[in-house]
Parts: sequence; structure tokens; C-alpha cells
Amino acid sequence: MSPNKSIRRPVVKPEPIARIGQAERTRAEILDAAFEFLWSRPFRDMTVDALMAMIPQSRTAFYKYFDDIHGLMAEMLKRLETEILEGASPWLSADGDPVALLYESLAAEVQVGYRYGPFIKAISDAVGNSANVEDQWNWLLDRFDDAVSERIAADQELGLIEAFDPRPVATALNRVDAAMYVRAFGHRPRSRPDPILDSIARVWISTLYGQQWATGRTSTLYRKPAGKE
Amino acid sequence: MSPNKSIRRPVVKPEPIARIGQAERTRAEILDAAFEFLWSRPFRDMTVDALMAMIPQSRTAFYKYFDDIHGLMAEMLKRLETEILEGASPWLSADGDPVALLYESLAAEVQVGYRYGPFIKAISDAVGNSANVEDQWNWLLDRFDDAVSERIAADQELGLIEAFDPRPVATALNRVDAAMYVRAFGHRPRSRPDPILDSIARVWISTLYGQQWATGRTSTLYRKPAGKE
DNA sequence: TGAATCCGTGACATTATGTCACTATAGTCT
DNA sequence: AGACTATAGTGACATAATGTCACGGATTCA
Repeated sequence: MSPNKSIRRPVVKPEPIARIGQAERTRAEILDAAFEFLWSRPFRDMTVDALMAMIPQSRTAFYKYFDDIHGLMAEMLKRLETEILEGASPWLSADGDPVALLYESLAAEVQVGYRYGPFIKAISDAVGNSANVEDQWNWLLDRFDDAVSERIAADQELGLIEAFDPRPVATALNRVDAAMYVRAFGHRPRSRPDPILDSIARVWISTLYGQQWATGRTSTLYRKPAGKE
Repeated sequence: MSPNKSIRRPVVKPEPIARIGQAERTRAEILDAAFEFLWSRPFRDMTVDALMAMIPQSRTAFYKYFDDIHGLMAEMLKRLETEILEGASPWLSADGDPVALLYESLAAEVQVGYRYGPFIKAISDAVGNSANVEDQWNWLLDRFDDAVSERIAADQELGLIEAFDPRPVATALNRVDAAMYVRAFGHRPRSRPDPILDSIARVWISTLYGQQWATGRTSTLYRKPAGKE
């Protein structure tokens, strides 16, 4: 990072690197191994030793790439974040029947939860062992809480949702999802996702828009934006 | 245990014990110390060493009473169970306005959650580190799921609750509570319990009995048992 | 060729764990 | 009283996992 000696560097020389990319490949190899490990064994069994035994590298090589096992989990969590936020939320942004959109969003989320079940469980296990992972996980959850709160507030403005403090309700609803994913999809064989989606959707829809839409999954709450631009 | 030499023992002699009750007192001392520890520091910092430094006993004495730190947590969890189940649930058994009773039950539960907040967080942290604790915690939660499912099914019979598969919904609702307690009451200073109760109650009541009762906390759903004995 | 750098490794120090053989002592028996 | 015994407690030890460090080998650049 710091240009100690070779101050005169030919202008076009952004790649003076030896063994190009080797580090990145090894790093990715470790991350992949960790993912594979957690797919079949619980987080508490993942020692640096056991992990590095899966790839042709010495145990200590691990520390060239990560601070410790929790640092590794934090990195993996970042990867997951991207994936989650992508598949996420028509309901949060798009325009249309709120009940249908909410259901669609939850369905997408359940897909992700199902897909990454054992890994999400690993994260939730790791949370108790490291302030770092805990902070990062909470930060992610809080962002969801923010987004959901906002949407609730917006629909309250429109009279689609009753008046109440949106924040704690958003938190409660989001926690349902996280807990259900860990429980239902955290161990293999994973539960079938459909009943999970049904129950989650029921709780969300009943709480926000009213029971009468919980079964049908669509509503007549939505009217084409009139005055609002 | 085995009568090696002194075969001729006077018949009335069921108490040949020396240093009566000392063990129980030490055991309780350790449990108390653990509780105190967890009140101010996270579970991940509680080593056997740190714990036993709090009382005038050697580190190894710990192993006379518990298998390991997780065995200790399992024991503490059992203690908590009792407390939880006591303060628990008018809604589950008593007769009367279901919405009012549900609210009352949740209020009592929130009290317990508030009271034991940091300790509940410690349990939830320990869950990831030990199959034993995990099993026991899940067993406790499952019992709640059972009880709630039953009550839902009963009210569905009476037409007070819509028809749907009660089990996953019960699970979802119970998970709300647990997650909220950890989040809101797990760290000090703990959040004020009232908004937590409000949001939890809103989710439960809206999901089960309908939004219209979520604010008022009482309903007109209940009618004196007529035909039923 | 030689210098610089990158990647990786074995050896080590440290910390926590759990076991075991042993000691000390309070109560019991004669 | 004095000997005996089960109980409570301890220090020393073996094991396991962690994280650091000085070094070695290889590759690229000058």
C-alpha cells in the first residue's frame, strides 16, 4: 500500500503482481470449502483444522486470508446479503395490489431461505460466538426492519394499514421469517417450503392488511394511483 | 454403594452421609454465580475458569457438578422452564373472552421475558454451541407450539378462528416472542417492555382473531358456554 | 543473475478443557 | 476418645484448538 522505495514507477504499471490471482483463488477455495462443510455439519464442528483439511493447504494458510473462523463467517454473510437483497422485495418498491406483492415477496424470500437453510442456521449459531458476526447479522436484520417499517408507514398514509407504531411490528414480522428458516430449513432433510410460506404469509398479511386477505393472497385494497403522481 | 465389608448394618440407618448438603450448596453457588455472570457479560465469555473465579472453589470443582459449561446451561434452562410455565397461560386453559385472555397471557410472558432477558439471550447463544442445549431449548419451544396449536384448533372448532393448519402458525407466533425477547431484553439497558408487548399482541391477535381486536384487546367473540358441559 | 514479492509452512506459545490420583475433613462407629 | 469412611475439593497432567512468527520456495521483474 505505501510506496516506500520505488517511487519512480512507470506510469502504465498497475499489475506488478507475481503469481497472479493465486491468493484470490485460494481464498475462494476456502470459502467454498466452508460452505460445503456447513452444508453437512454444524457450525460448532468447523474448526480451522477441519476446514483446511478439505483443501490442499496447511492450517496456518487460513490466517493469511481471514482473522479467524468468525471473520470467515462474516465474509460469507456478506456474500449472502447480496443474494438475499437481490431476490428480495417487489412489495418494498413496486406498485400494485399490496397483498399480492407482499405474498410474492415472501415467496421469493422463502425460496432464498430454503436454498440457504443450513447456512443460515450456521450464521445464527455463529452469532452467539462473536460480537462481529452478531453486529453484522443485526445490521442486516435492521435494514430489513427499516425497509418494512417504511413500507408499512407508507401504506398507513394511504389508509391501507391501521395506525400503529410500525417499527416494532416490522421487527416482529421479520423475526418470524428468520426463525422459521432456521427451524424449518436449517437441518436436513429440510421441511417442505410451502407450509412455511403459508404460515408466514398468513401472519404478515393478517397483521398488516387483515385476515380476510390471508387465504386468498390478493385483495381489492389497491386502486390505481389517482391524485398522487 | 456396595456393602463391601460392614455387612452387619443396624437396620435404621438411611443417612450415613457426611458433610450433609454441602454438595447441594456448592452446586447452587455455581448456578448463582453463572446467573450473575450472564447478567453482565455474554455467554461466550463464560469459561469455567472465569466462572469459578467468582466463588471460593477451584476450577476443577466445577466438574464434580456439571459435565461442562453446556451442561450447566442445560440445568439453568430447566430452572427457567419452571418459572416460565408457571407465569404462563390463562389463554391456554381458562374460559372467557379469548382476546382478553390471550393479551393477558402475552403480558405475563413478556414480563418473564423482560425479567430474564440477558439470560434468555445467553441460552439462545449457547444453543449454537451444544447439541444438548439445542435439543432442550427446541423441546421447550415445541411444547409451547403444541399448547398453542391445541388452543388454536379448539377455537377453530368453535368458529372463533379461521380454518388453517394450526401447527406452523403456532410455531411462527411463538418464534416472534422468543426473538423479540432476545432482541429487546437481551442486552442492557433493556428496551421498555410496553411497545414490545403491543407489537407482539398485535401480531398474535391479528393473526388469530382478526385485526379489529388488536387495538382494543377485548372482543365480543365469547359467549357463555351453552350446549357444551 | 539477482532482487523483490508473494504464497505457504512448520514450530512455538498460549489458552481452555476435562481427567485423575490424591488430600483433607466432617461425621459415624466402637 | 480414637479409628474409620464416604464426601468434597485440589493440583498436576494430557489434550486440543488457536494465532503468531520466522523462514523457505517459487515466480516475476529489472
